[in-house]
Amino acid sequence: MINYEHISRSPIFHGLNPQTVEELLHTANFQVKHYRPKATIALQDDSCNFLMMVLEGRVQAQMLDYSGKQVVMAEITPFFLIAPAFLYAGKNEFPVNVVALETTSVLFIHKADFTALLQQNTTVLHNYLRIISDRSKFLSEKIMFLGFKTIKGKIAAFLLQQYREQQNKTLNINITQQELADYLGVARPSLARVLHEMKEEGSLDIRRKQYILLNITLLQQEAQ
Amino acid sequence: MINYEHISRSPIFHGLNPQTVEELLHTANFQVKHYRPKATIALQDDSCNFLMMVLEGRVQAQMLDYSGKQVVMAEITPFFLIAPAFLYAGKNEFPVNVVALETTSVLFIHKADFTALLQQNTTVLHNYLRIISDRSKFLSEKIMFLGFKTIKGKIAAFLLQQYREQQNKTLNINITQQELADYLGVARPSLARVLHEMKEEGSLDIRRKQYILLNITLLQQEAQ
DNA sequence: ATATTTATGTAACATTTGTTACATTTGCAA
DNA sequence: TTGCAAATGTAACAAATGTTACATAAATAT
Repeated sequence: MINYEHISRSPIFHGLNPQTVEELLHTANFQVKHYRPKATIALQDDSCNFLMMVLEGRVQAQMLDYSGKQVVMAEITPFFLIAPAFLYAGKNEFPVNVVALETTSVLFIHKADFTALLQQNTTVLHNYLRIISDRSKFLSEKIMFLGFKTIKGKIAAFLLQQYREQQNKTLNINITQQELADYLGVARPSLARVLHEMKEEGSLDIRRKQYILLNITLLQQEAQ
Repeated sequence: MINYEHISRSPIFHGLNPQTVEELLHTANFQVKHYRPKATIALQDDSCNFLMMVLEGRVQAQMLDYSGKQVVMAEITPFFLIAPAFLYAGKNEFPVNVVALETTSVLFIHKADFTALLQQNTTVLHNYLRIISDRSKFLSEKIMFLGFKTIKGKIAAFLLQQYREQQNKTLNINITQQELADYLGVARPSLARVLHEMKEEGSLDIRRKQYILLNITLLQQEAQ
């Protein structure tokens, strides 16, 4: 049984009440399938013809990279879409495999039905466009960080972005150093070393997961 | 005067004949503006409320990065869209400035009108979704390359991607070493050095802009 | 054909970063 | 509290890359 209260909190249905979501889904002709842990949900081309939303459990979108290695693209939790930007991409050369990590249920809407839904409901259209546009923006930003030659530059750019968003010189960064190192594409001890250097030069102070920006001008020079 | 023959060759109108494009544009309530070289076409928030297509000339989309520096995001030539993924992004914190490089004319469609157009015409909807989805895919791939720790890994991954696309062990890469170095985020002499190493180890041969893959298995090992 | 610019090859050296290893601290659960 | 696991700090060393500089080759213009 589908709980439309819950589904209506999905980003794709943001701004719609549960009844509307129920109506929309029924005209769109959806399916719900259930999977055991480790089961394959979609293999290669299937995945590109359906909009898929996780309803329960947790799934991984995996991709074969150029060397033939499986890499995890994303882990998706309930009410988020699985690889939304793949649905309408021109060439789907990448085999995207989707597997369940836990006992999972997934909502499927066929591409043609979903297209009709987008044309029928402006809110869903806006939501979907926002989701894939934001993803694009996120990727662009990540490329900016990775583009910096030095670790110090990456850190400075990252902190200045957070500063811009949080509007506060005391930043709460709720990720571990390891995760930050992975995001910036560097080794964890290297990150720690550079953070220490930046403390010494007085551009910032760190207390646990709080990063306190002490010299914005200096950070801006370093993020070049 | 607008040449609908030309406009209909734009990716956003792919698959439509010139008459249909003319009709669609007129119901969508567009504007065309003309600019001299170096003129500002859109500043900050303006740019996020209009779909913009270059009709003549050449424009640059510039962005203020976190350190306050102007960076060129893209150069757009006739019939391509300007920053299409910004139109529907959730937060437009980035000030995107658009400037004319030459004598330029630009087509503007207001966001609300364009949304209506998307709902009215399935082809345009598919085209627009494909454009921003492909961009997402391009960015994801770039992040894969940047994610490799070593230059050799980046080169191997890049060449294997080209191999996958061209289906031929003799690849024609029509960019200079400098451009490839920039794309992979490394210094040009470093790239040349590693290319030389890869020639020596026998994984590839290079004649001008032709890259001949000699040992795919070895390349796949290196792209890990 | 010659000159001029652009692209590429290559070397020496400095710098940065990764690797490995271990100590220390913190958070959390028994 | 105590103990354990996770996160963080730190050091020595190796490896990779960037920087600078210049030589050579190719492409292009005159």
